[in-house]
Amino acid sequence: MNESRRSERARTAILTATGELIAELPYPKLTVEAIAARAGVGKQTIYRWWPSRGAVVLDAMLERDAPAELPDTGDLRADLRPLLRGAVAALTDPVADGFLRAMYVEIQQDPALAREYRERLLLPQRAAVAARLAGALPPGADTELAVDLLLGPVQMRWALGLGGLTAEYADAALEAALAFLLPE
Amino acid sequence: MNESRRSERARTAILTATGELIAELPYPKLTVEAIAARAGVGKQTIYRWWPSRGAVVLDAMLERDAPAELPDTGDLRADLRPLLRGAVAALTDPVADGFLRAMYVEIQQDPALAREYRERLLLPQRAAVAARLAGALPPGADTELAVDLLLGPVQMRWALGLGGLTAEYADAALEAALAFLLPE
Amino acid sequence: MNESRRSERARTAILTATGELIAELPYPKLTVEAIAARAGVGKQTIYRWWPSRGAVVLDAMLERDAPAELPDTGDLRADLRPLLRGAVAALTDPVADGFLRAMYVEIQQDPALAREYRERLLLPQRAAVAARLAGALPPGADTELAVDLLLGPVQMRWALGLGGLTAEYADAALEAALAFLLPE
Amino acid sequence: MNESRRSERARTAILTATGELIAELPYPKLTVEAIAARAGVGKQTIYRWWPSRGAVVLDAMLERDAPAELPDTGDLRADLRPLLRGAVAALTDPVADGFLRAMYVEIQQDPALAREYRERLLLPQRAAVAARLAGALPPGADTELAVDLLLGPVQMRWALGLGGLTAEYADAALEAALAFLLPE
DNA sequence: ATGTAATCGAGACGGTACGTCACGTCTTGTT
DNA sequence: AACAAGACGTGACGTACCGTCTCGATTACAT
Repeated sequence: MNESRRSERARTAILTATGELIAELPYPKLTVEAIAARAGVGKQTIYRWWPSRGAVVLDAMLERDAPAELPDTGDLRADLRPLLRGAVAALTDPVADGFLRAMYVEIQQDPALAREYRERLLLPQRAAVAARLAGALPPGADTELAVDLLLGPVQMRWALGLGGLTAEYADAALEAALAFLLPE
Repeated sequence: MNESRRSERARTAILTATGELIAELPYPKLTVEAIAARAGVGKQTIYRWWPSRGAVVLDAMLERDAPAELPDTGDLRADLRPLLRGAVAALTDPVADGFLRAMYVEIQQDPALAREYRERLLLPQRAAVAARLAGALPPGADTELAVDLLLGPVQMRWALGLGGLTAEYADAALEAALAFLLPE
Repeated sequence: MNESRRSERARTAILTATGELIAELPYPKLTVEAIAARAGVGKQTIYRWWPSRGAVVLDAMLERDAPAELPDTGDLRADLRPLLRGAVAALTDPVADGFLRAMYVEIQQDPALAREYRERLLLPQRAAVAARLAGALPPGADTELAVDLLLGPVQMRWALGLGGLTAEYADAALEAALAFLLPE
Repeated sequence: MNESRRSERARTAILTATGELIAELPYPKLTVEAIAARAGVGKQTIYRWWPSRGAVVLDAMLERDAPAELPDTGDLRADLRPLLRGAVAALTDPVADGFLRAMYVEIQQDPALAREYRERLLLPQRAAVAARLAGALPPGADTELAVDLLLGPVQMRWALGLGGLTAEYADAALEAALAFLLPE
């Protein structure tokens, strides 16, 4: 597919419309037709450039926030605290929450999209965390497991709708993980 | 609705058919019509007793496995190890994996169903774990957070398709959590 | 089927409800379930005694008006005028109109019911007219055709919704037919 | 609705399928789904262009036969005889009979469709007859009534399933009407 | 007068069709 | 060639009724 002729106007309108509708509608009503109508675009223009609704959502998500880097002040606790607090803040924000729930729905049903999501969004985010952890952990420690331990609790509470996603919980989860990350 | 006239035959056929189809079909093809056809039942009989496809899936899931209790041998590590190994085993089994992914899809889109799922399946399971933890943890510890720390890593790897769900990972995750659960 | 045990209460309620609903609802909404609900009767009680909705309507119709006899004053014109005027009056009355349109719908689709309708309602009515005509017509005249000529115009205008069903039209149609019925 | 994009292929297939099914099936089985299936067309394509099953049937009918004109040889009897004979022939033909009974069912239940039927099919046919009658009748005669008198008998026998629809009956009905149409 | 069997109100059941929605493909001009 | 527009074949939705089938509860007849 020759992308040189692609209309940037249409691409932007589609991703913008998707973001707006994610915030406005329950996810099952976020149809391709709704996106096309809101974007003032033909359905074919969507299907020409994306294989599925989920792929559009993923691109719309990527358009919003690039994976950030973690600071390294030497104080792991201090460096990680904003990470976890930021996570609960994002999972509490209606738009970010909407995007993430949408992605969760899609990746459970579409392995190809799951792969895309992992490689373009998830793994870079985890790599940034892992990079910061790597230096601080005892040699031989399993960095991947460390990331899981750090983020798993917050992610689980959010995914299962268990509530309690506050800054206090973020700090407590951090302390719990640090028992493993920084023994003694 | 008077349930006394309800056909046990139809109810069982519906839940059984749902379980079979979960194992056979990609989830988006698990339609109410497919369930009705497989069960030899009219669609109305499904809609009469369940408000949505997700509610049927939840009941089919509950029909399969009741929440189990945890043993208490006094050795927390020994008692928890089969729990985590069992979790990765279940998340690796095609049928249980299919059911769980289905529930994940549904609860992200239907808060009422999410509530049902939590109260009837999730919280009892967590309560069983929490009960075993309660006695072993230092006084004042946050039992809920302890459960999150224990199960979060496994759950996250599964939900995001990160792979690596082996018995070894289960054991490693347990050890990591124990750093917090059993300090020293 | 032993009719001795039949509940007269239920039978009356069904036929009454049918008449009420014919007047209240567009015919496609006159369902067996609606009749049963209005009559406070189980559906089975209807199906036990009537083979179809149309049969119920026919019985409800017969319950309302028995075929009348025609007077014979010796003056054919004077004897027939109230017949035709009565016809347009009935076809203009909402309830009678509703019943008749219902029967028209049913007999076009159900030959067995059409036969019932003819034998129990239509032919007796026509026979009454024919009896009055028989004496007045010239010998050898086709009485059946005479009845058709007399009633056909009014029936056609009504069945096809052509309008113009007034007492004046009734009289004019009578005069037109009399040109054949009473030559000279 | 912009008709320029309408698929002539689909339109033709739908009307053809309707005609075939009218001849093959009892009318209550002539469902929109059956038409769509036979025509190889989506249901929505039918609902996009017609408001109801009856409207499709009307269009299918109009596709078959345009209202013809009556000859004027100066001999009214000779000009009308083929009209009535043609009418009984049509009402005896299974396909034409099927179409007409279908229309009768529909127009009794749907006033809007009845209006369509009248204006697009019935009134033009009647106007053709009226035009031929107008010149032949005595001045001041009611042409509409004349048409009713001519066609009413045949129509009534057909609508009520009274039988006897033969060429002989057509001729006899013509003679009876002529007693009024051509006095003396 | 009393058991017993048919009828009753109620409504669940397996079905069929409804009319609608959205899918992903296609066709038709326009830019 | 990509675009906006939207018709197309397809398939599922959730609802309405169909005619049949259980369920007790209630008659009314035959013992």
